[in-house]
Amino acid sequence: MQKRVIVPKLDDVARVAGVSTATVSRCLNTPDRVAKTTLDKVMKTVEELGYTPHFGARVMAAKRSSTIGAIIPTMENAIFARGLQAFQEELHKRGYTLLVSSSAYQPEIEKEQIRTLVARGADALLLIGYDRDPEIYEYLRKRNVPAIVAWAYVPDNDLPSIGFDNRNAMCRLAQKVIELGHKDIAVISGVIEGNDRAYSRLEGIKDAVRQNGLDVDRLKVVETDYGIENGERALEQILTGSTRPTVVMCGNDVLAVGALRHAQNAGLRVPDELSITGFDDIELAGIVTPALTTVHVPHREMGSKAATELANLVEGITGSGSVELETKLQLRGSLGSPVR
Amino acid sequence: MQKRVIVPKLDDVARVAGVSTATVSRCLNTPDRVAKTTLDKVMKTVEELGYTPHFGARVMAAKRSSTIGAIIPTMENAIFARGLQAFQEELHKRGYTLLVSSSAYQPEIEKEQIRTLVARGADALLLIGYDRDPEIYEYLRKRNVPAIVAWAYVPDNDLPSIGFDNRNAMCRLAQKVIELGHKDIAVISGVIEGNDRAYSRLEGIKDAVRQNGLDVDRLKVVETDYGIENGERALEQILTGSTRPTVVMCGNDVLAVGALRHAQNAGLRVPDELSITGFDDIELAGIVTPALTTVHVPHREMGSKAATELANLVEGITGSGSVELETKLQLRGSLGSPVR
DNA sequence: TTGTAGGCGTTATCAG
DNA sequence: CTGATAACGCCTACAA
Repeated sequence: MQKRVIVPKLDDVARVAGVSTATVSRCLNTPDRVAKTTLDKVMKTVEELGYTPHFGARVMAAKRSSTIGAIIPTMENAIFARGLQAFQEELHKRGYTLLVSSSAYQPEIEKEQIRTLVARGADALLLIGYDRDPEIYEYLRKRNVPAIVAWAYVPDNDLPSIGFDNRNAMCRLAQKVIELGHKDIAVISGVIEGNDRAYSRLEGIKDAVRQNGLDVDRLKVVETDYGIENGERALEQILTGSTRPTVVMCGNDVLAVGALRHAQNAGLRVPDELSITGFDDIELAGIVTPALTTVHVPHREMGSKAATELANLVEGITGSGSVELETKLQLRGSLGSPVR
Repeated sequence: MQKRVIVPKLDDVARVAGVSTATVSRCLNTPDRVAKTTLDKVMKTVEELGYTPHFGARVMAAKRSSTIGAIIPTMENAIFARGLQAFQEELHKRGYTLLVSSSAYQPEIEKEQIRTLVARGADALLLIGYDRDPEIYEYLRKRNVPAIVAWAYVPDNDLPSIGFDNRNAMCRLAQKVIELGHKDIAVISGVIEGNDRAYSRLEGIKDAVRQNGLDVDRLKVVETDYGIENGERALEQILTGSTRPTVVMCGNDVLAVGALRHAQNAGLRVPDELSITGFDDIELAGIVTPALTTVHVPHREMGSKAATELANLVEGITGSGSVELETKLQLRGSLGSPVR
């Protein structure tokens, strides 16, 4: 005996409630335009039957999905978690559902994910950073899919951006580092290819170095994928060099934590023998010992502003355009003056 | 002048390639059943036109979406990140897309998310833990949506589960703690209502306490939401009590890190004056100083096994049923013998 | 305020 | 191997 599965549909609700399918549809989508008594009756049978509208059908008929997609480089560490949470909360308030997927920092995968999300009917997209194949921007324009860029502020980009000036923020931190007396600076940077945040942050450091009359060529830069272990390895590599730096500036907190761990395993006192800085101010930064000096980024604010902006774009409300958010130096124990 | 957006559809591809829509569809879905020359021709125009199939339409016609949904309690901390990443990688291999949403540990939201994912045509669902409104299980059965439970092992549940025995694992850890000589044990537990993992872990501690002839009633238990700050506050509360425990066992690593932080801020030496244990062995556990003694959970294995099982269920391959995975005590610096 | 009916883009069945 | 054509479940003018 086969047990057939019966999923109630609009017709069923209509029949049971004794109205037309159009009315049921209206009850669900534009309750205002339905007589209160009808509405009650219909909603009750919807409840009774456990009816849920079929998403695919709805998208096809309505040509919008009330869905917004986000492609983030990774879910593995906390860099994007906070912002995304706020993003999702705000979207929920506006009646949108969030679809998240991760690209593992690989441009090809990102491209694929974008297509997938668009195919699924995403009404708009949230992207991280702006450095990507121009083809993608063209694709989005052609399909008329609104999108914005977060985690970076680029006023003159194809897309509006909501974020902060990575270069300037890192420059200010480097400035501070130099003020403290550091001259031998090493950098552990994220992979720059395809990652504008990593690039800008490195440039920010160079800016500060130049402004202070130091030699950019003396900067030791190691480029590596994000990850605690990569941070460890990178510092290990740096320490094998002939002159030991007095400070290591890292492209983000995850790398910095790795560097910190390696320094401690190598028996270096932080910050006396080696100072370490990060970027992002994720929760981790305040937890390690010594706590990490880093750049604080307003994750939640960024997330919710992005959500508002995207929802507005979808609904045809004129967006407020790009928004630059403030970052703040977060000075903590991992940065000190060099001890000679 | 209005710029009309033209999204190529199957018809367009068919027309340009000079074949029927059916053939184009076949090229995309079952390339084997198409003459190679036709296939090449079609794929080329697909490429040229930048055609992407419309997901909603596809779902409606095919009655399956090759999509699997996962509802996790939170994205904010790393507890689920690893496992989910593995889950997604395995699904990808099998040709499925993952849809993630988070319930913020709220049963009502979880219920809503489940309905949403089902409405979107998810072919199957991954749920965390088994303690939820039975109505949900009935709903899934009615709609014939395969689902499994992860992060817990419960052989006799409605759904197959892939996970570990939280109770036994925590019991073993508590056993170890007691062996080291601890008698005054405090517990910082996650909120138990609606969270079977939290419940089982607490019970596991009680088991060990009883087995060793200690008094369960002497156990100080504080229940709190997950979160580092909550862990801090919980320990603060515990320390105001008349007798200070020699060890605090926490429901997970996040709480434990919070407790650790508070202990350090309060000037307590860990583990000499106070030992601390966690659960999950997230990356964070190995990073704090001292490193956290905790229970190692095979996140990635759990994720990929869950993916395999779910994909099998969707494809009608007989599932291998519930799978119990092994956990392992991860002894590190935060646990020591009580110093009197 | 409510009902009727056409169409949204694909897949799958069934002939050819 | 390929081509018509009927669903799929819902929304939305248009009409009443």
